[in-house]
Amino acid sequence: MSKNPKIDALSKFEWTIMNELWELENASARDIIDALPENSQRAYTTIQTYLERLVEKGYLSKKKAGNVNLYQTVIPRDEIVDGATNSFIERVFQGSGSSLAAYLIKNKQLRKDDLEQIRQILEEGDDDA
Amino acid sequence: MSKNPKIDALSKFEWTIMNELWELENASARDIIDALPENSQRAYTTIQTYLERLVEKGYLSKKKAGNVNLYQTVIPRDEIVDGATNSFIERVFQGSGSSLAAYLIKNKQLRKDDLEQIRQILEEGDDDA
DNA sequence: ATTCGTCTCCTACTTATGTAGTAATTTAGC
DNA sequence: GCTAAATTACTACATAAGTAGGAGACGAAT
Repeated sequence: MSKNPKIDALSKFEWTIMNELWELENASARDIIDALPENSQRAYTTIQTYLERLVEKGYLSKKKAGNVNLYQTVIPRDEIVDGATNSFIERVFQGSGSSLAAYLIKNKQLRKDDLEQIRQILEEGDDDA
Repeated sequence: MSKNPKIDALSKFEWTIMNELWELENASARDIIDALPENSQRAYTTIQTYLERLVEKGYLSKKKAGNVNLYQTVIPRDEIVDGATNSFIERVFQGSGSSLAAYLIKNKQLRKDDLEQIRQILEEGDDDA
């Protein structure tokens, strides 16, 4: 049932944690810490707090394995990415996805090789989409 | 000098306000309220609070015109959009702009005609980028 | 001049986010 | 069996974000 969390509601550092969880699947606080890059390190208990809060919010499930708590994502990453992206587009590009795309292409985000990559996706997806 | 605000730090409703300001240029609290859509209405003083906080943060300047405060954006929208987009890509698409682009293309955001539009941009920008 | 509406300024309260300490518990070594 | 390291559970505190009320000033209408 997982109290239907408001999609998009992840904060910056929550994203950091969640990204690890989606990667690791079923990890302990220690696992998370070990996986986090230097600049994302926090006190052990800080990580625990995030984990617990994410459980409360319905993003993670928790189960005990011996004495250790293991956490696991409840919602597929795609779904969260989708919500976050929609919300972002809404705010920043007044709801226009193509506007974002145009921005990406025109501004420094995409380089020559990226364009090539995207063109390839276009080539493939275009005919049967 | 405007105390160099952390780019990207705008919250959801701050975006709503700022979007109006970029549109209106130099507006009063009343102007903002009148411009906001139904579902973004708040108490008059709530809007005022947002405006004042945005001034503190260095996003807006304020000047009195008679008895009324007029607010004006300090930073061009493009710049803020840029910071927000970078930060978003960092979090959600692990820093890969092309990954976002691919997502946009593959998932519901872009339809056939959008693709055409983007392809045109690609055609043009490709050779001299 | 008194009143009404509007606006500013200041204050306040709630929930969320960021961050972490402490006490108690567990377990792995000696 | 006792100690050290790791972990959990609980508590705490600061700042940000969200939302708004009240007091007082000011200008317009009467």
